[in-house]
Amino acid sequence: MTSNKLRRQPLYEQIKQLLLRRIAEGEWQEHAALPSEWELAEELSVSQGTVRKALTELVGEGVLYRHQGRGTFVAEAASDWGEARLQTIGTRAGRQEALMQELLGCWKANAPEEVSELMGLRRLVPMIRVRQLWRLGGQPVALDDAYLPAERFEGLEARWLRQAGGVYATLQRRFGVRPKTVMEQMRVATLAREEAQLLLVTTDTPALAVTRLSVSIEGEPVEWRMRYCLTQQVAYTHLR
Amino acid sequence: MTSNKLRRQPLYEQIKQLLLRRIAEGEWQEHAALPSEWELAEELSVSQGTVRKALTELVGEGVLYRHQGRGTFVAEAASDWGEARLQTIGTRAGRQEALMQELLGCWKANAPEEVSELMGLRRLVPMIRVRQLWRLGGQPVALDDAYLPAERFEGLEARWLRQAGGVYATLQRRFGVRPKTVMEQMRVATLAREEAQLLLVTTDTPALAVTRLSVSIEGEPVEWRMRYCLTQQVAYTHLR
DNA sequence: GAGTGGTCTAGACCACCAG
DNA sequence: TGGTGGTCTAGACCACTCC
Repeated sequence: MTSNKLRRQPLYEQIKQLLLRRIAEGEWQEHAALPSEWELAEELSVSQGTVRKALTELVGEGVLYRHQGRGTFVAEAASDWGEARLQTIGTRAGRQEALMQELLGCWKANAPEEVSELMGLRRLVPMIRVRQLWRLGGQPVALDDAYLPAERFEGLEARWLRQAGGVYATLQRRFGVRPKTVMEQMRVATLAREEAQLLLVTTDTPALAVTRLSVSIEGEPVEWRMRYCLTQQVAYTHLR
Repeated sequence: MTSNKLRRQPLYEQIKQLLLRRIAEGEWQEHAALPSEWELAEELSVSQGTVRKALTELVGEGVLYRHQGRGTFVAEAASDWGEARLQTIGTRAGRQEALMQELLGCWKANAPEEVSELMGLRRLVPMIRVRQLWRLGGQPVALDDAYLPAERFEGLEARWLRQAGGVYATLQRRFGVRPKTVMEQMRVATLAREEAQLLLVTTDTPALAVTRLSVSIEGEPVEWRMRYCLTQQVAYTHLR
């Protein structure tokens, strides 16, 4: 693991990248155990402490998890809700009723200018647009509209999204990318006619509009998403 | 720093607690430099690596910050907005217009039952209630209603809040407590007459209701807060 | 050049888990 | 009992900052 003499990145950073690549290539499935710290250290010709630092950071980023005495394991792919939940108002650990996902469509599109700009991409760059509807107990509660750079995620299609069960799971399993939210904006919004129809409410029903910008661990823009939530029965909840 | 033989906590954890205590007691002011890692190690009779681990965690918790080649410094007290901002919609790093703070009141009160329960306190435990109004360019944009356990924060009064410029800054400077948000719920709400009057809007104006539960680094309940935001011009923004 | 944090190594021992 | 992660040490060298 001595790599090039002119290395700019620390060793543990190179190890992180290497492990991310090998996970993305399917070398270890979700919940599979990685080799022990000592085995990895020997394989990569670095000290156990350096492997440890790399693993610790990947645990912090949600890619791995550890159990003392058992080993280090690959974490599940993130859901499209990340650390957020839809939870009954006023409860802290309230059980999550089953949130059903319905893929409305996935097609090539141009993103609105302000979206490209926010993602640091040039104007009119080709994008993939994904729309999803979320139901709680049969009733629509949320509507998603996501844009992803088409060149970076070439081949992404509806079938993959359905198989993996969401955008983030697809990005992780097919492209080895684990999205990290860097900005989330919340405001009250009124719905356009189309959105209102999909959510089965009238256009004068105020909704919670969540705008989210996500990047990869390496920092490249991954997704911009607009989500409308109906919060009469549930609240958009962040847990940490 | 050998401490008791029957130690349950790792050394670096004890060092964290010790440093937190000394910061709370005012040994180092905000932006003041701590002794170097080696000096601390010698003073506490531990290795530099152990001090380093403690410092690294405190940096991660926002208590300290480091500059390579310069030193380790005490971070500023958190604002009542934590990692949140009120920002123009659609901007990522948009400059923050001056948000003016107005303390409406600070008095002893009983918290609603569900608040005590959520904080893990017994019913009807005495609390301190703090109300604040936030203005942007003179216009009211947010209204806060916070509850804190009175026994834990005895002596907290309006004068302190005004001096420190907020609840969180007061907790840190007077009590050495740095609140950490563990739950945040967002929903659309209608305002009661009193809230609407304070925010200078009619009761049929939908507002963004943010409910936040905060604990100390040690995990004790610190604050429950309800915040109403008017999001016509700005969005409630999280940056990470 | 002196002092700081940042990286990396090698080795020791402990706490926890599984067979 | 053997293997895993968790803690702690001691020492080396590098990168950055300031004088």
